[in-house]
Amino acid sequence: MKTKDRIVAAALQLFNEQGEANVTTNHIAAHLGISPGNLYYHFRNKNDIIHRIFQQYAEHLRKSFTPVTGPASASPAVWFHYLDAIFYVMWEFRFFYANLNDILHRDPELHKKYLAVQRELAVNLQALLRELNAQQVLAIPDQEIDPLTQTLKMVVSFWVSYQSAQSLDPRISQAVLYEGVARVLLLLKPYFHPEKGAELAKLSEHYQALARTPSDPFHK
Amino acid sequence: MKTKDRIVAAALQLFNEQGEANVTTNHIAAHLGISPGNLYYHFRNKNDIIHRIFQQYAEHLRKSFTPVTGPASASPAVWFHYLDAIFYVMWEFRFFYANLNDILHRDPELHKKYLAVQRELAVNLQALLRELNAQQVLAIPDQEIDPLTQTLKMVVSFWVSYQSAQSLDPRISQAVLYEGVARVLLLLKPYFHPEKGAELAKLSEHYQALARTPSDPFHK
Amino acid sequence: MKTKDRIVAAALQLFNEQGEANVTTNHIAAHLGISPGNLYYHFRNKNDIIHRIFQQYAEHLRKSFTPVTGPASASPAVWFHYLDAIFYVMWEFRFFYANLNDILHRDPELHKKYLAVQRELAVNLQALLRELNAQQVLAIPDQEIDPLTQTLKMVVSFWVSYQSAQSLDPRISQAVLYEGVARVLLLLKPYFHPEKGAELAKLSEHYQALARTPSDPFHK
Amino acid sequence: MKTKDRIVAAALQLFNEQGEANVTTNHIAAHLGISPGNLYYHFRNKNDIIHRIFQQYAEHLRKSFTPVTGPASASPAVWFHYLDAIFYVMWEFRFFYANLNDILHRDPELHKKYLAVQRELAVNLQALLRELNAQQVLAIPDQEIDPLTQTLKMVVSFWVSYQSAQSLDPRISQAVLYEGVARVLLLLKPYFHPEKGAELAKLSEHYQALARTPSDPFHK
DNA sequence: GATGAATGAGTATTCATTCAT
DNA sequence: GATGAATGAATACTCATTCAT
Repeated sequence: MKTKDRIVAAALQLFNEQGEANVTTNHIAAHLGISPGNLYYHFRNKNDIIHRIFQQYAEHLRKSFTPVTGPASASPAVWFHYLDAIFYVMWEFRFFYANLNDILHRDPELHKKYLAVQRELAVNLQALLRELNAQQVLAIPDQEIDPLTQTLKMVVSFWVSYQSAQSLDPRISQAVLYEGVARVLLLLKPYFHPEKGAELAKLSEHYQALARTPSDPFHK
Repeated sequence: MKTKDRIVAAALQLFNEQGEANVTTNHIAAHLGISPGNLYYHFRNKNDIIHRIFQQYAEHLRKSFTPVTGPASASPAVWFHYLDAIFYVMWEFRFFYANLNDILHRDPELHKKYLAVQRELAVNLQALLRELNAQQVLAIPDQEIDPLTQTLKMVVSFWVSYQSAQSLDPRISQAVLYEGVARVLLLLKPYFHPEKGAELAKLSEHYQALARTPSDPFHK
Repeated sequence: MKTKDRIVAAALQLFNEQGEANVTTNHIAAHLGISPGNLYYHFRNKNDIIHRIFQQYAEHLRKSFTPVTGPASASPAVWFHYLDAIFYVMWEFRFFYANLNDILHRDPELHKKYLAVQRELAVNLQALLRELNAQQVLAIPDQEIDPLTQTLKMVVSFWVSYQSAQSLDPRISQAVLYEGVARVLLLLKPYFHPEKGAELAKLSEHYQALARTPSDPFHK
Repeated sequence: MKTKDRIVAAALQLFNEQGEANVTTNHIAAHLGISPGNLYYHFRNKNDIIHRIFQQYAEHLRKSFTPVTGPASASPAVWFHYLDAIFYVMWEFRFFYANLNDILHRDPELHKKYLAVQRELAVNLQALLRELNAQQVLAIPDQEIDPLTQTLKMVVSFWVSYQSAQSLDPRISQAVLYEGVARVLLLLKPYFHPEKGAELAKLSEHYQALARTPSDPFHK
């Protein structure tokens, strides 16, 4: 693993554990046993590191939320895929969600990338919902697709912040994020096709069980 | 106006305009034309000032969301009252919403007060929704009252952050917050009694109109 | 009791309890329930207060160490008088002994007064020792009177500091100061007339007993 | 000379010249022509610098007062060694002696180290005195060894403070410290073996001469 | 690729003292 | 006599970033 990648990985880890504001570039360097100068050889900036992390984040979003089309999209496996992806992104980049505005407003270039990714994501989500409508899994009135997409994005975007504000401990657990996944499912519940009720119940059960797990297992 | 109050007012204004993290105690003092020492004569801390602002915030919440009981709660005036209160609190303390976690996790004492206020608010909101159920204005199934309360709180709590993240300009307009009020109404829409449809439409119209207003008028 | 005197008394108490450097003029005023302005109405300075305390200190020294002359000086009561006076002055003005150099070098005027008092004290002590020589209580060779005086003064002057440095707790107990009194007696021991041995033993016993007392009684 | 060492040396010099309390970290940095940030790159704290100085102090004490055993301890050279060491430590770390209690009570960790060093020193001094007894240089009754050790330590510890209080100028001269060395010798005088009188006189003469020297030579 | 010493602007806070009322 | 609001200079410490080697 190259130094450049090790820096990104260490920064991500420390940001997630301690909050981006509390992690200095010197901390990252010390954590890796390299010199601060070396860190600045690979990255022009602290923000530059965050850009690289954001890139990973964006790639995950793109890969994970490319709409599956055709009958395959009706299978339960697809639901697990999307919901696990939501969890993964919330957990892996929780520092980003926890400090979204600080990070974005400090760096307009990153902010623009973020907005582009969000737009793209919205398009994908809408396509996805329409596909699920077509596959008779969901039944969302057309004019509600847009606001629902927005609500979903908003809940996912601020679930980490919301939960962090609920506890004196700034760190969040995986359990709390699975709760967020279950909440997303709840938002979709009114639109599930009647005969998909059992399927929904099973999914819901699955994530609620994970939300009850005290340890931090990762769904595979 | 006493110096102590002028400090609180100036701090609130500057925090809202520039973000709490970017406003130093010296900035506040300079903005008022007083010495830093004088500021520290009236407040022990920067946090002490924030505590005072939070107190104002909490008082507004308490006063504004004390549930109205009896037939009066069915009048449209009550809706205007509550929705305007939501707007007021989001606008007047937007710096707080925009930096919620930073502020809370830096000051555990404040965090405890915040959690207490939130609990109290949840109780009041639930009582309010039940009363509106009783008055046949809403028809929320009992087991949905709690999750709905949570969702409402979450949307209000992070609307400012959410909207801030959507724009390159960190400052948010009143219009955007009226949009948030309209969104709250939207969350309640499914539960409105059928014959209250017209009333709802009127309310919705009102706030959507405000959300379209480019200048910053304030509903009275 | 006049405000002026109350200020001096409060300052002395707080200085002794918490150390002069840790007691601000505002502390003193708050402790008395008066305004800082009022304190400065009565005293030009924090140093001015210390001057007043020093004056009390100097008066005690003068009164207590005026040499008793004639056969009376041979009585044990005289010894108790002098040794109790040493204890009193160490206890009552322990903040002064604990911060001697800080206080003196910050205020040359006070320093001059201090040096004058010390010179006067040295003269008195020497006269006293000579009288005790004359009364056949002590037998100090003439050329040793001066160095002995100096040693006595030095031990008394820095006993408080010395003991404070021996303990992690900056506060000193009365017991520890009685130990200092016993130490003074020890310095004189070699010069006691052989037949005064019993008397010396009794004195020594007395102060060593007090040094063992855990509570803080005051000898009268 | 490395920057780290230069900082320690400059701090020691400025502390000795102006008193520890009057020397800020910025003063030290400015005096060396380096940035305050650089100083904090090498030391976490002002206290951290003092810890480093204390370490040097402790090392000197340990090295210099390791008891010499055997007949060698009877030679005059040994006396010069010990008395010069006393002088050196009083001179080189005079700021420490001048502000002992301020420095110790502000930093409990340092205070503990200090007490440990003092205990070790007491043990060494007692061993040394016993060896000199064995070598027939001194004749100290066994039960007087402990109090004598204490007195020696106390005189050395507070000689700097004592002398500083005697003069309006807070700075102390080397001459005055040589006087302190002579005083130490005086305390031992009663216990010198009769036939060592000439030797003692020579030693005493030596340090008294240095105490009379206005310039600041250093015995080698 | 990597080191690590160096920069310097920035920030919250303290406290003896003043003065209009 | 007394109030209490106001002053302002001073201080320890941080951290993203640079650059000679």
